[in-house]
Amino acid sequence: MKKVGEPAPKARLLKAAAALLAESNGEPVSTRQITQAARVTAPTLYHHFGDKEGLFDAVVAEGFSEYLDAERGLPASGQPIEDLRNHWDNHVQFGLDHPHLYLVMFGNIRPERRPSMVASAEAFLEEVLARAAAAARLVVSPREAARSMLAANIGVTLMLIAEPAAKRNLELSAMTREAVISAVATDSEGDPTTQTEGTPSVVVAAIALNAALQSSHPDQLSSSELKLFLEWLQRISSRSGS
Amino acid sequence: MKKVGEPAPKARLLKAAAALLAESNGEPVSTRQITQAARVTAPTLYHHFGDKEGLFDAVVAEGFSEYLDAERGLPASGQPIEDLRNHWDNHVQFGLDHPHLYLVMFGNIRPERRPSMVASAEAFLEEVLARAAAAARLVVSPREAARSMLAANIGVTLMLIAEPAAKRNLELSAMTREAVISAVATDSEGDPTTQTEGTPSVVVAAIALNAALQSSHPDQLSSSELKLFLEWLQRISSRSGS
DNA sequence: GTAGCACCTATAGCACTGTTATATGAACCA
DNA sequence: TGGTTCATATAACAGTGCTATAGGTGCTAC
Repeated sequence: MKKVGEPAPKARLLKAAAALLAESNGEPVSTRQITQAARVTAPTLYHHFGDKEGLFDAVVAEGFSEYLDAERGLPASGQPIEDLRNHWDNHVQFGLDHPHLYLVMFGNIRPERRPSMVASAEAFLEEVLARAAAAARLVVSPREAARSMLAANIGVTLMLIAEPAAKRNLELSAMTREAVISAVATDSEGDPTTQTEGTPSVVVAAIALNAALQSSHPDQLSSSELKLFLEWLQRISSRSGS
Repeated sequence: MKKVGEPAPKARLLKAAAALLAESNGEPVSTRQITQAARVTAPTLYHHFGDKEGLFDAVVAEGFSEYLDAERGLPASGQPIEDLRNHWDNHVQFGLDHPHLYLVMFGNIRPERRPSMVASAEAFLEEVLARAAAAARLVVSPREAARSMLAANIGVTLMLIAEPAAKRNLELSAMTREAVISAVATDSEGDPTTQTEGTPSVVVAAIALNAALQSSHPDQLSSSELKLFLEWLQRISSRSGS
């Protein structure tokens, strides 16, 4: 058996590579840095992983199984649509938690490296969608739905990763999520909003808004503000300018 | 002046780099390959571009302006929603035409390298969406709509690039496109498009009015009144719930 | 002219990268 | 004991991005 007090060189290499890859902000990490951090010399790296890329693939595979475990860990709530939301959010969260890993997994697409990774994410999402289909909630095939959802999910996550953490607006995620889900599945409640024939004129828009405000008062304005607002709206609506 | 029979070394470097980058399937391209192909020695590369990355940035910038030119070249049909479809498709097509360039432009995100690129694509899309808003077709602000659309557009394009050209299913693009568009805009052709979570048409009308007011300022309100009015309008336009 | 001056390019080399041929040590089985 | 196999180390290779230095080139000023 091996010593238990210290992990084997192979594990140390994996750990060191993952750590350096996560710290070093996207810039390349050299094999020498890795082997040095793992207190190992070059040949052991090539003995175990064959290649620098082999080592990195192993790191990615590890992170990916972590991702899949997290996905599988999400409980099936019995409400398929709600499950879809959870999986979407979990995907985004994983990307934000491991940005560099995520970029390699989903952003750095070399056409032949990808399948084993993304394909299985796609397959898993397809399972979830199959349950939705079984509940008669899907309007397209689970396969198509999975591809579309995953594509949008990746796009959103990449965009969120790219912008500074402080300025991140998760509303983008929620909004796009609902967009894709509602196109792929039927939500129980339909809301047909009849909209007046859209014309670009200020007056028409003002009239439409005025009419809309009669039935539903927004809570973003206080009552006194709303009163003045409506008065101005009335004035704008009164005469044609544009 | 310079000889006209042959392009200057700087141009030759750009061309050689672009060509090699496009051929060599995503694998790294060395400066020596580039300088040799351009029949130039190393220092001229560093004189003109300072850096290998500087050269690659120049290549990307060139491709990017080509992309933006193509986007700008699309005519405004007068039907804003149809324009959105065209821009989406044009984006995807550009990605499929220049896959390696596209991966660098939108996939290979180094948080600080990105803004100048994606941000301007986002800004342009926002312009198009502003026109849709002016036609009272948007249910969210042009900015939010642009981000969501672009994110989904990128995700779809990356996914299409990643899979073998033969098996590419463009239905994925069309499907996701319609999903995002229908979540962001209302189709006026009497289509019972369901909006998410019962967004009241107040928001639609407010956004439309806001957009209309950008181009024509009514004389019924004083400038100070208008300022406050627009502020309130902005508040109404931003959705409250999730 | 020719001296000066920017600009552009080339020679030769550095430090570093990924990688490997070879050799050494350790563990197991005979 | 000796042999076989696995795991690690020494030392070096070719190739990489990059640059200190120097040599042209064309231009303007005198």
